[in-house]
Amino acid sequence: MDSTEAAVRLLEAAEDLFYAHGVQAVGMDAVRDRSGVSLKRLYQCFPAKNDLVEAYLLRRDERWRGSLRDFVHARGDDPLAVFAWLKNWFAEPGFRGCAFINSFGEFGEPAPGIAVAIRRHKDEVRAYLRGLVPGRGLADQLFALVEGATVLAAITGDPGEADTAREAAKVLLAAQG
Amino acid sequence: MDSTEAAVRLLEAAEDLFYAHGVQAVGMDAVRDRSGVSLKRLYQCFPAKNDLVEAYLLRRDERWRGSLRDFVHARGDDPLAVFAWLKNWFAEPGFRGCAFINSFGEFGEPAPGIAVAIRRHKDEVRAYLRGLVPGRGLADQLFALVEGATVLAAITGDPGEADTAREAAKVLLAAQG
DNA sequence: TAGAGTAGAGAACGATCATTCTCAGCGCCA
DNA sequence: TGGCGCTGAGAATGATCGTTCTCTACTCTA
Repeated sequence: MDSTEAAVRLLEAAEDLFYAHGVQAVGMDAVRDRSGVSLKRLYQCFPAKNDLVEAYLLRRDERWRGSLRDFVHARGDDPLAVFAWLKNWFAEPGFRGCAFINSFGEFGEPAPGIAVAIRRHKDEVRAYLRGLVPGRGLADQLFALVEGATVLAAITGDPGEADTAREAAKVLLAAQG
Repeated sequence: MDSTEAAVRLLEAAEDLFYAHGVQAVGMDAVRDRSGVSLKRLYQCFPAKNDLVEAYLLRRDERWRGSLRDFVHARGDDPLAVFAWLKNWFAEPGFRGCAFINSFGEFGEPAPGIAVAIRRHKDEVRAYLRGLVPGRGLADQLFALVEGATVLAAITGDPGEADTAREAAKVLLAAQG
């Protein structure tokens, strides 16, 4: 197993564990056990846990936005498709809210790299929505609905929060359109 | 100092510290130092840290909802006043988002009492909004906006997220009214 | 005033965990 | 073949922290 494959395995294990249990609740030993990569090599790839956390967030950001983008694009870039995608996500087994919001809650004073990763993710999602609808104001309103639905779905466990947000989005789009 | 006063001091210290730094980042020693209550008495009042966390959340829930309710009530129970209150909150020094959302992110598998406190807070806020506007659907839509604005204001540090949500709420209210 | 009970200060204990170290094995090149 | 360097396994280290324990001082009561 070369260093590249080790890094991939580590990131996959880290994403599974960190997302499911929270970053602080997962020890490096657990990452080693799940990935099958020795501690020594783990620390060669990621000199400290924070580096692994940062890489986990960056990777998740790309996968998450990529999945949303592809889904919505396949539906003609209809803004309402965003909420259909959300509902699918909320209904996935193991759904536990937004990894970035959760990490924000977890770290009162996050390491600089982690704080940047969190903010950047939100900035990129906002930018994506701004490209999807005319008007910054409208995009920002939809963004608030997306974030609110995600938080509520995580806490209540009800994927139907996506439908509520979708109805609101429909009204906002009609008013603006 | 009797036991009642000790409990109050402990709860005040716990709220300051837990909200500012996160629950896990704050040790019992820090609570003792800030409250001036000895460890022995701390453990008499709250047999375990989880009990203190639970009490902190319950207390914060009541204060938070009380403050919102009073503010909105003083403005004729205008639903839009909710967003004015939010903006004030977001602009407070030390604002760091919703304590319940943060706690949810912090604990992958929260102790039962803590999970209940988080869910109950959201249920009560939802019920409050349902009393403020006609139609469950509309109230739930506003709720999503409230939560989304709170999360985004915390991460971006921009109290203006409240204005964005307010504009959306205005459109939704007009459409329904 | 003697003694019982309680309080506070802070040390001690035990667990967890990030990080580093040890050691035995194995490939690789002279 | 022989030693050099790298590897994985897992023990060791050092720090943090929830919780409990010790000890001394003080406050009541008889």
